[in-house]
Amino acid sequence: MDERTNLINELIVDIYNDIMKIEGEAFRTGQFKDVSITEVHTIEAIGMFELKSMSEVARTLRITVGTLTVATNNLVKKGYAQRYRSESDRRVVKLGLTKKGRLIFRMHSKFHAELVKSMTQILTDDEIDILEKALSSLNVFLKNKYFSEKSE
Amino acid sequence: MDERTNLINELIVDIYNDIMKIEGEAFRTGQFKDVSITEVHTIEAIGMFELKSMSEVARTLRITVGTLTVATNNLVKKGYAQRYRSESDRRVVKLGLTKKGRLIFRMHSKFHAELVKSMTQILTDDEIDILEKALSSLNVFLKNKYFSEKSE
DNA sequence: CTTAAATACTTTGATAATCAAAGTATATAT
DNA sequence: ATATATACTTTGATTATCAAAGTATTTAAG
Repeated sequence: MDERTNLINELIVDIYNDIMKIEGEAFRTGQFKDVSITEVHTIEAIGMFELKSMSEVARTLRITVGTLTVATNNLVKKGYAQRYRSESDRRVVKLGLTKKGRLIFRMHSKFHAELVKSMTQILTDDEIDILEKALSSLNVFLKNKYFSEKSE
Repeated sequence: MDERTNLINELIVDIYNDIMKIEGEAFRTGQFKDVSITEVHTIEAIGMFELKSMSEVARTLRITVGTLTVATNNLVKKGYAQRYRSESDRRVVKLGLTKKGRLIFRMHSKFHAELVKSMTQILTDDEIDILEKALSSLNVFLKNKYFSEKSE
């Protein structure tokens, strides 16, 4: 691994650790002390707009549906999310956010927007394209890795 | 949030989730079934070269020393790490990797090198500089955010 | 139509990672 | 010599996670 690769690698590791910690603390110390970072990510995966089924949300988060059931129980209890039965297929549970849940969603979006802005504000438009290209390429690489392992 | 910001944001979230899952499974399904991704990160933080104190490793990982004590107990039990007493200050515990621990370290480094390579191989040298600039800027932003919250 | 198989979710029991607070041993300062 | 600070460990509680078993509903097969 050459020096430059190494530097980029160290940046990624450091950024990864920092994001984990900052996200966790932002909520624990703020207005919404009762919501963990994992719960915020679940709220993010449920989304603001259409209702999503348990299976869909679990797939997005790459967790089992059983884990999501437990998480959903807590989110419902705390008043961030709601369960709905699908009319067309009564086995299916649809999830949606409450007003309080949508507030968390917006706060978290803002944090993410800040992250992106901190990177892009020092770059020109052309440079932003390059950043996007690099991230896309990483994403494709990871998807191949993930799905080839699971032979899907 | 404009469309471009949004796309970069979605890429980051998706990459983040994928890395978490892939890292976890790479070890769980491979040769070293008894080591979790958190343990791999601890091994990474201990490092290949000089010994590191408990406090140093905990600070790198942004976890409490108590949590690290528990983690270290397990790593020692499984034969990945070793505890040493500092001669100069007998309160201090130094951590180092065993042969088996260093093997994990190298495997994990390889995974990270692949990540970086997947991004950089489609970029020119100048473009890699831009990527590095963007990541550095994000890193600085996160550090400011982290340390200003803790008022250090 | 009835039954079997598949699907969508929930429940349960076990394990890992985490923190805060209390405890132990050693070092430093008064 | 004693008090305070530091470095670590232990303990008790909480959260996130999975696999496996269980429930309800739908789809397929006979």
